[in-house]
Amino acid sequence: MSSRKAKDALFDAFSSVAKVLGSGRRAELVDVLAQGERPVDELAQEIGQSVANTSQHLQHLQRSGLVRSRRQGTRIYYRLSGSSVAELWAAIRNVAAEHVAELDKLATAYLGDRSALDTLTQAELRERMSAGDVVVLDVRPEPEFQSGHIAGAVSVPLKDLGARLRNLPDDRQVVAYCRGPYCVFANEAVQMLRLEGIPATRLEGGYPEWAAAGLPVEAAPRQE
Amino acid sequence: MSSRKAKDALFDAFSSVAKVLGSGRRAELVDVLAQGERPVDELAQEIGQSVANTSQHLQHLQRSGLVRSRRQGTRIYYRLSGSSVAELWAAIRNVAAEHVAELDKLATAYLGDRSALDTLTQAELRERMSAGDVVVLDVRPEPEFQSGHIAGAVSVPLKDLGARLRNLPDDRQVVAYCRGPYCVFANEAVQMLRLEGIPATRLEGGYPEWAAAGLPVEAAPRQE
DNA sequence: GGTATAATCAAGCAATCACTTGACTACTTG
DNA sequence: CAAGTAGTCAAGTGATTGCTTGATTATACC
Repeated sequence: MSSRKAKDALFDAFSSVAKVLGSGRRAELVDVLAQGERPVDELAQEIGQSVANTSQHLQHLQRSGLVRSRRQGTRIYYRLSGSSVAELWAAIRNVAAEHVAELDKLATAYLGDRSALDTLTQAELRERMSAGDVVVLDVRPEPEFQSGHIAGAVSVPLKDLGARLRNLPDDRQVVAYCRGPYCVFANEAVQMLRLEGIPATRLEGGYPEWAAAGLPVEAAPRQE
Repeated sequence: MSSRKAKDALFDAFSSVAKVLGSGRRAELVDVLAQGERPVDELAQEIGQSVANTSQHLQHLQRSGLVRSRRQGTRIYYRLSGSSVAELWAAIRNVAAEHVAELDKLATAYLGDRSALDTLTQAELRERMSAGDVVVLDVRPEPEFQSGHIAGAVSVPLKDLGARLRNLPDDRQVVAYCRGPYCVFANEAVQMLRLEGIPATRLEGGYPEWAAAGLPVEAAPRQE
């Protein structure tokens, strides 16, 4: 009665979900896919891996149920299968931030010294936006902006920021945001802006956190 | 600037948290530890593994930051390092329930047909308890009851239930609970009680979910 | 129909993992 | 200090994993 075999099989099924996120590259994929759906070759470039390897990782994620795909012409677009996946990814980062010893060091090595960079909370940003005295920059790659962004934000991918510095309004403070708490783009944008003498801060968290909180978002209509 | 190496290292650190839960046996350990701290030999028995293997799994969990240990005499007690770990475990079960194809089949194979078994929500149980017309049975192993249980519940480990059937009050309905939504104990208890003609149901979820919701709990004082 | 592009598949290699067995260490009790 | 109990350590084995390379499939465009 209530065999150990059935119990083991059930818990193996649970752990298969964890196992698939037990690869840094697949975790990066989930982090990018939390911004919206993307085709394989773009995902490969984002995570700096070969297309073949990225494809296999994506199929692994799909077999485990975390992502789904759809074909459009020659491209295959992958997306997270639901919001619970993004919540799981957040729970993982949360545990790591609290209990993984060297995480702070690694985050600083990648993101720079975050204690020097003051951030705006979601509530603070909403207030400033309705007061109309900030300009909000979405510094993620453009496809991510297309599939969803903070309502009222302007798309200035980090790569283009240098070229577009002159066009920024200089009467309002700049707030940059990107993929989430461990995304570099916003940090580098703020640093670049400040070097130019433009007052800038970053939003705490990123687009997925904003959307999950039910705050106003908008998206370009998806072309079918 | 913003090297791929540093990024990979950061995401590898995140995925190390997921990786450690990517073993069914470690997942079982976390599920048991969510009930409270336990010594190694008891944990080994709960998950049906050798002490040596269990010890290695626990150390793996500890190196990854998910659990901590303390020595008391000859025994070493392990516990979860914080509530975020229990939340992560819940997030994993959540994703699996929503997106893993064969999960329902596996859960039914282990737990029995859950559609036949109506459950009480936390709110319903609270109401019934304050009305005083239910008796609440904690059917987990006794050490788990000791380290924390629903306020007002009675400890009747599943193993002892058969012997203690006669002593149950027959004027009130019985509600059983155990470790969580995928724990068999409560289901088997309900089944056994009904065969004896005693009206019984199980609580939706288990002790950790009750405690996480901030509902009233009590515990035997821990002997140091 | 032929060519180009996007993605998958298949084979292979080094590295890691889960579990076993048997020896060893740490603490308690007599 | 000897004996007993709880837990860890170390070595070994078969299985799985992450990534590479080169070939193959599916769709779009000329």
